[in-house]
Amino acid sequence: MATTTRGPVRVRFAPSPTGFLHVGGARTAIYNELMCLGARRDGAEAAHVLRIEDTDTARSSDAMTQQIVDALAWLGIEHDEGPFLQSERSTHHREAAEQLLAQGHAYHCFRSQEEVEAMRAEIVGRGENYTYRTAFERAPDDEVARRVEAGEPYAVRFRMPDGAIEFDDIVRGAMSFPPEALDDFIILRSDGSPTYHLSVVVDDIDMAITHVIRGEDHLSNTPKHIGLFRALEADEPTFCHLPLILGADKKRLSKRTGATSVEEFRDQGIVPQALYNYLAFLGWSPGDERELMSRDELIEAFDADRLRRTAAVFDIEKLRWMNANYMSILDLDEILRRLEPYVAEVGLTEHLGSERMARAVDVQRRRAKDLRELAGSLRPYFQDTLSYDAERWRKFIGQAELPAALEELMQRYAALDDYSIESTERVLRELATELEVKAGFLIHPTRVALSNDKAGPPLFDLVVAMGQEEGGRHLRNFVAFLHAERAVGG
RNA sequence: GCCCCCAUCGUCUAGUCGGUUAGGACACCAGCCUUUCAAGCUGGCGGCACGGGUUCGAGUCCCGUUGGGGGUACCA
Repeated sequence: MATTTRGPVRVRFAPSPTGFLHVGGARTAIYNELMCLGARRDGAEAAHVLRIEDTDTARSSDAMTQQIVDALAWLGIEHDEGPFLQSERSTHHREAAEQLLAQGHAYHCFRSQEEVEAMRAEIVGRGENYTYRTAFERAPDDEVARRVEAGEPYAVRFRMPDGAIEFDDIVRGAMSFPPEALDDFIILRSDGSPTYHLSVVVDDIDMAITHVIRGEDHLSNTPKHIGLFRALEADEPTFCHLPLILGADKKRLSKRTGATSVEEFRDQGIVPQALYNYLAFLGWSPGDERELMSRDELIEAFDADRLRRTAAVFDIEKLRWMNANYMSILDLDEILRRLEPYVAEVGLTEHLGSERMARAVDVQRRRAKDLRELAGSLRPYFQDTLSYDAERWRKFIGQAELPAALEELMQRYAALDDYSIESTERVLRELATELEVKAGFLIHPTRVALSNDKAGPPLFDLVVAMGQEEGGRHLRNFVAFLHAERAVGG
C-alpha cells in the first residue's frame, strides 16, 4: 500500500559495529539500496546514507567501521553519504534530551536500576502488567529541582503519550500498540550518555530520513520512536520492518547453525554477485519466475510492495547453486582475480597470470560451487609428476595393448601443429579406428594419465588446457608406469 | 506473564478481485545425453498447520487453537 517512490527518498543503513557484517544486516542494506535506487529509477531524488550505531562500542569502532565499509563494498552495495558515526553526535543527542525535558516531554528519574527492577519483578510476579509509568509516582517539580541541585544522579525518561500508537508499515500494514504496551523509557543514562532510541530518532530527523528499513526486531521499538518523532515535532518516516533470517533450526540465524557473516561467505569462496542475488531473494521476488538476477536487474524490478512478511530460512545449498551459476557466467578475468587467495592456499601462486592457469580455470569454473573448490580442482594442471596408484588403475595395467597405443597417441599429439580441442579429439579417434578399438579405450587411460583421476571435464578440454608439452610428459610417465607394473605383475 | 508479528512442498517462493489440475526454484529420485564426473534436458516425489465460521464456492475473508519468531534494559 505504502509505496512511496514519488517524493525525494532518503534511506539509511544503520548497523552497529560488531566486528563483522551479519547477512541479515547485509540484506537490510540491500533493500535500503534497492529502495533508494528504485526511487531514482522512477525519477525521484534519492539518497542512501550509511550510519554506524556505535553508541555502545566506541572503543574499537574505527576498525569495526572499516570492516563494515569493506564488507559492503565487497558486496557491491553503495551509499551516497557517510559513514557517519553516531558516537560523534552525542552532544547533539543530549541537546535534544534537554529540549524534551524543558518542554515536559521527558522527566528526571532518580530511581536506581535495582529499585525499578525489583518493583517490576513484584508486579509481574502478581501476574499484573507492568509499566514504569503506572508503577511509580512522579516526583513533584520542586522536589526534582532540589534533588538535581543536590547533585543526585538521575536518568532522563521520555514521557510516552497516553493513547495507542498507530502507524502504517510497508510490509506489516496497519500497526497498533495499546497504551499498556508503551512505557516511559530512558533517553539519557545517569552518566549523561544518550541511549539508542534517542540517538536513532534524532539522527533520522537530522538526516531527513524518509524510509526506515530495518529488521523486525525493531518493530516493538517503533512506537517509542514515533513518540519521540512527535515530541520533537518532526515528520515521522515511513517504516518498513523486514522479517528475520532464520537458521536451519528455524531459530534466529546464529553461529550455531553455520556461517552468519558476509566475511565468512566471502572466505568460503562465495562470489559477491551470488550473495547479493541470494539475499535479495530472501524475502522478495519479482513476481515472475526469474531467480538469477543481477544488481541492475533487481534495481529495475524492485518494488517494496512485494516484500514478504514471513521469516525465511537461510539455505546454504541454494546459495551455492547460485554461486556456481555466477562463477560460470562472470568475466574470466574477474574469476581469476577473485581466485587469487584460494590459488595461494593450494600453492599455485607462481602460476597466476599464466596462460595455462586461465585455460584451466575456464575449464573448471563450471564444475565447482565455490572458489575454494575451484582452486582445488586446479592442482592436476600444474603437477610435474603424478604418482599413479597401481591398485586403483589395475584395469589399465591388465590391458596388454594399452602402452603401445598410448605411446603412439603421445607421438601424434607431440607432432600436432594446431593443438586444439578439435585436433586432439580427431587424432585420438583416428587412432582408435586404426587400432580397431573403441575411443573409450584410449580416452579413459589418457584422462588418468593427465589427471590421475577417472572423473573430470571433457577429456579434450583437459588435454588442451594442460598444454601440449605438459600433457605429453604425463602421457610418457603413465606409459612408463604401465610398463613397470606389467613387469612386476609378470 | 504482558505486547507485537508470522504460518503454501524439507527449504526459498508464485498466489494479492474468493472459482488454479495450487505454478516455479534448491535439494532428492529416475531416465536421456555423454569418453568419465558434473552441467544440461525430461519426468517423478512432495505443500495450503488444525478447528470453526462467512459464501453457491476459501490457500485466499473472519474467529479460535496450535506452532514459530520478536519485544518487554540506564544493549543496539
